[in-house]
Amino acid sequence: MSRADDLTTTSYAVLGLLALRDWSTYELAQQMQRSMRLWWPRAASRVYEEPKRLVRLGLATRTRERTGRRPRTVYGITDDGRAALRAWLREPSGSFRLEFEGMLKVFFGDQVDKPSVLASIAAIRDAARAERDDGRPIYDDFATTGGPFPDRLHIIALVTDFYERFIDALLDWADHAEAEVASWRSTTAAPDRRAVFEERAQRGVGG
Amino acid sequence: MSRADDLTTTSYAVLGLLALRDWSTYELAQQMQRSMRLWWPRAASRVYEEPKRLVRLGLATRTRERTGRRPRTVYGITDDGRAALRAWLREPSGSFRLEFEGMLKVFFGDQVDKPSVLASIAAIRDAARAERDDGRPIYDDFATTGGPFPDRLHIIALVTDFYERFIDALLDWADHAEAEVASWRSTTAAPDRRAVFEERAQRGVGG
DNA sequence: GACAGCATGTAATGAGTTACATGATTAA
DNA sequence: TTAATCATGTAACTCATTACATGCTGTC
Repeated sequence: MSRADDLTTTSYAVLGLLALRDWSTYELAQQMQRSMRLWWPRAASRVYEEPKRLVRLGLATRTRERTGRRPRTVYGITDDGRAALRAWLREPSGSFRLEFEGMLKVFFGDQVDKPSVLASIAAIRDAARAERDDGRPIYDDFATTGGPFPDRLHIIALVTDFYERFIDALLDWADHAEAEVASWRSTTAAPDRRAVFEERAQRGVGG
Repeated sequence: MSRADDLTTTSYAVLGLLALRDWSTYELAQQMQRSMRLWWPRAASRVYEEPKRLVRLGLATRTRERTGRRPRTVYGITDDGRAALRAWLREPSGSFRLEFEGMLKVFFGDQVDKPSVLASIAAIRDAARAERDDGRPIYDDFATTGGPFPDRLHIIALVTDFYERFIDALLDWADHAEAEVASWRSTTAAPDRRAVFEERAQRGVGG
């Protein structure tokens, strides 16, 4: 059984959307962007490829239409597709992965001067704010029209609540970090911070 | 100029470590895991490849040694390498990217029953706790010995502070989400949550 | 009737992961 | 002396991104 027959998380993301309704590929790509960009970001071209595999495996159906001379493909889910999705959803997985270039630049901040580090922190704040602002029109849509899936608003509130906390954590951190770095004499000469880790080493015990 | 000559963020991550001291490839991979896994996770094999490119571009030096009959490669940084690193560090970038399979499962929670959603939330909490616990021995090392780079503790405190906030946000969210889902009659029949978005639509205005 | 933007895709290429292989070292 | 683990690396493969191509639609 070749690896190409396995489904990836992205496959399930697409399959999940298909469980809600039929979509053209373009719509799928748009909706992935709109609803999942925050915790499962994928380029549109990837979303164009994924349904082909689902069809090959009998998990999705494909309907070819045309707009004038242009082809257009609409996908739907099959019963097997629903079953596969449910099986996946029933296997809990909490795995997450953060890629944070901005933090990397802060991490190597002692290789460069204070203004540069402060600029990196400011860039992180800006990115967090931009992210939050991007969400506003969508929230507005939910609030006024209920959005495309009003029956799902309780779930959507749940996951966006996490993202709000994430953004808040970023913004709070940026404020704290800025004040901290501003107080340093230089990026290589700063107050001793060992005590911080003593405290954390205690707190870290799980249970 | 071919694309293969450009440096990726991972290249700079490795270059940043080389700025601190010389490392064998194995040590590099270990250290990437230890210090950057949280915000720039990369497989060891990738770390084995990256320095080759740096050497090709004159940013790193390579020393071949042997342990018995085994080859062993030690890398160091060049002046050009330091310059390239500094130039990169001076370009602020706040970009981040989260991949969160667990949240995806919550997002499609209405396709499955309550216990499954609660299990997904619990898995997220477990993952967050495990992450926090993994950090404890390292914090302990910082607190007692100062770690391998005691002069960098002020910076390390800064970036780990963010991660603490991130983990806390996850754990707080998990508590909230669990209570919320538990209160639902089912994953498809739940209280109206539109008011939540009205409030957020206001709050979201950046500035 | 030209231009901008929306809609629909493919191609080229690389970054990254998993799996594998095998030498050295240490503990039982 | 075997087994386990540490150390060092390569190969195969695919996920994913960027760049490109081109048709359709509305508007000025």
